[in-house]
Amino acid sequence: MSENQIHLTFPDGTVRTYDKGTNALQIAQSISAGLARVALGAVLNGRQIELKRPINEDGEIKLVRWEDEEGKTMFWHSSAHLLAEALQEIYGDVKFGIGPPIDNGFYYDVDFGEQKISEDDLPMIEQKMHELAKQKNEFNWYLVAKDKAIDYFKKKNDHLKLDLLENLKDGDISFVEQGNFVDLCRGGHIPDTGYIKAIKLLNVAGAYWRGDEKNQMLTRIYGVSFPKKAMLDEYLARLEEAKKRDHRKLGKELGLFTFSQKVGQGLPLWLPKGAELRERLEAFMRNAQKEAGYSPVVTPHIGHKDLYVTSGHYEKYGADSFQPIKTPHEGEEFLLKPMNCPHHCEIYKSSPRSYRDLPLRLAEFGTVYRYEQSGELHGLTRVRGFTQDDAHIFCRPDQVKDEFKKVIDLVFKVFNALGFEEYVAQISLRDQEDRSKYIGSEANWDRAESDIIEAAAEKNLNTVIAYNEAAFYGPKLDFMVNDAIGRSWQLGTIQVDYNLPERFELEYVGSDNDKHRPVMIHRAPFGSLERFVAVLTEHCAGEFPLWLTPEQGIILPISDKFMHYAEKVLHELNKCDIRVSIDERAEKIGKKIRDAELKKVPYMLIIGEKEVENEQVSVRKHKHGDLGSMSIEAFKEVIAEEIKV
RNA sequence: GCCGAUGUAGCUCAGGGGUAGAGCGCGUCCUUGGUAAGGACGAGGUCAUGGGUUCAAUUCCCAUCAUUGGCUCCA
Repeated sequence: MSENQIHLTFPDGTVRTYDKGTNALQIAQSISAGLARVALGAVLNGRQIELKRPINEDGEIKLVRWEDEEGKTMFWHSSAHLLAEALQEIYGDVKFGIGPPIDNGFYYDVDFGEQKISEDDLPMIEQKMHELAKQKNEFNWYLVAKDKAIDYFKKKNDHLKLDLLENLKDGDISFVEQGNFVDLCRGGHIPDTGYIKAIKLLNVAGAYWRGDEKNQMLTRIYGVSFPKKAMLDEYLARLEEAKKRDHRKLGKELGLFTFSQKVGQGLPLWLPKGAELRERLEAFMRNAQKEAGYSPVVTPHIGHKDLYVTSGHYEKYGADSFQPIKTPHEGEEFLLKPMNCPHHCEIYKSSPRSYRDLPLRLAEFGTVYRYEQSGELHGLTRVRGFTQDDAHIFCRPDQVKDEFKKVIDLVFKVFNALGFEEYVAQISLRDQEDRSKYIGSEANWDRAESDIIEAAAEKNLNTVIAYNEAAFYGPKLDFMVNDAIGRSWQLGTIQVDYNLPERFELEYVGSDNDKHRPVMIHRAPFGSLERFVAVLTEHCAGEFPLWLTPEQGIILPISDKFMHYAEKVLHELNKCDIRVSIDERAEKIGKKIRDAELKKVPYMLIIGEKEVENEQVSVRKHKHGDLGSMSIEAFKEVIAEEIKV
């Protein structure tokens, strides 16, 4: 073994030996010309590097192409540099923050000083990027001493990069240069700008420097880029498709819900069809909860301020909430309830509890009101008044894990019934550095956190751990599901709480005849009905499962001569709880079918002379077409069969 | 809350300093039709609200409200 050689392990396990200073491009060429042609960069010991960066160490290496996750990352990261270069060319003296790749594209945070940027400016910037891309400028990575780097950005008067530099370790700093643009950058770039063939700048947004609202707000430009024009077209087409699934659009089209400026922002109004659907979801959950040993309770929409002082919510959220309402004479203060748990604690306290009573599971579809920031409101997914399928489980400490697992089962029951296959189970734990922001003892937190982790592991959940995401009173397990345009929303949630029982001084008498403190588990499998319906709508693109959908079928008489029989069919089906209506309009059958298809009605029952004669209905299924004629009884069975699943 | 955009008929949107238009929907009539759009006629708008500029504002400017893309937040 020579000191001038390096040993590199490839993903398939083979080890190859090269001279020190060999670069990834040469390595790719040594494997195949094809690989060298498509390689965008390499990953060496977990670090992304350029093809031409000399390699001087042993380790694991992977050559990456566009098809690889890292390939896209490097491509988009490089595109961000290109964006910055274009901005510098156009606007001159602007300061650059950070420009990372994201899931679908990249952004750059920029301080434009006095200049204002709006979406109208994007095409011009895109144009400039294309120009610069055509120059095929190489991305050159090189090292600079830290003090030299500081000098460089001082000269440019770039406070953002200086701020970044301050937080970097001493020693050499890496720079990347392409064309006339030099940036502070760790690296991982594609060979040159010429690879970037298709660019679309998507939007302009404000973003706080370093994500802290105390800092200056920078202008963030989002974009996406591709090595081929066709890929961009495909991506944009997918975005258009996704927009069609947007629950705000579908909710309007299907008559599920609406908002009124007069009622107030973030306060949804459920229309008859939406309300019906929601009631069916509630019934589903009531049933499941009954089976799982929950007891229903009902509590009012407001509660005395003292209740929330006791719970700690007032201290934590009081100033940023809807303000208390006062009784006219006594001046007593009440809050719109932001949570159901304090009320449930009082129900727990309404009677002495024995260890034999535990676990006590109190369930309520509780409507709560929270003052969400106006900029955060979004359709039904983020609102100011919403109903949780809430329940609180009061149990002994040794029952926590078991109860937790039962709730996980309940969540899966929901997800299975509604076809949510893709979710992320996020375990939210404390901030590892700052523990001052949490209520409750260290020992309780430790125990709660380990209970969750163990329960999740025993249920084989695919989990991610998120530090600093816990509620202020306890750790939690959230089930996150994506919406149509890829945003992640929390649906089901399970939270351990060792804190409220203490604040409310909840007790039970143990088998030892001593008093003990119960543990609380907050849980909501749907989360909020509003958000759940929103995400469900997007998930199934408005084509709800038959058991849930407001309109299961529509009867389409070919002419009004058959209206009498249509009504007979209607009554026959309604009698069996099959939700159908009649399209009584004087339209041709093709028109009625088209409209029913557009309304996504699952079954169309066409009735004409033949059907009347044979006492049948001609069945047409949404998106499938004609299923042929059958008796009313047979159709009922079709429905029954589909609902069973 | 902060940065950007938007607000015209029930819906989707066009227009533009001289008080408005399309398609769909809706209503009436004709048509009574067989698996994704039959025809005619008609009703519908203080152009989000409040100020300002102007002889004149729906159009330009400012503010407010709402919606929207992000950021921050999210019991």
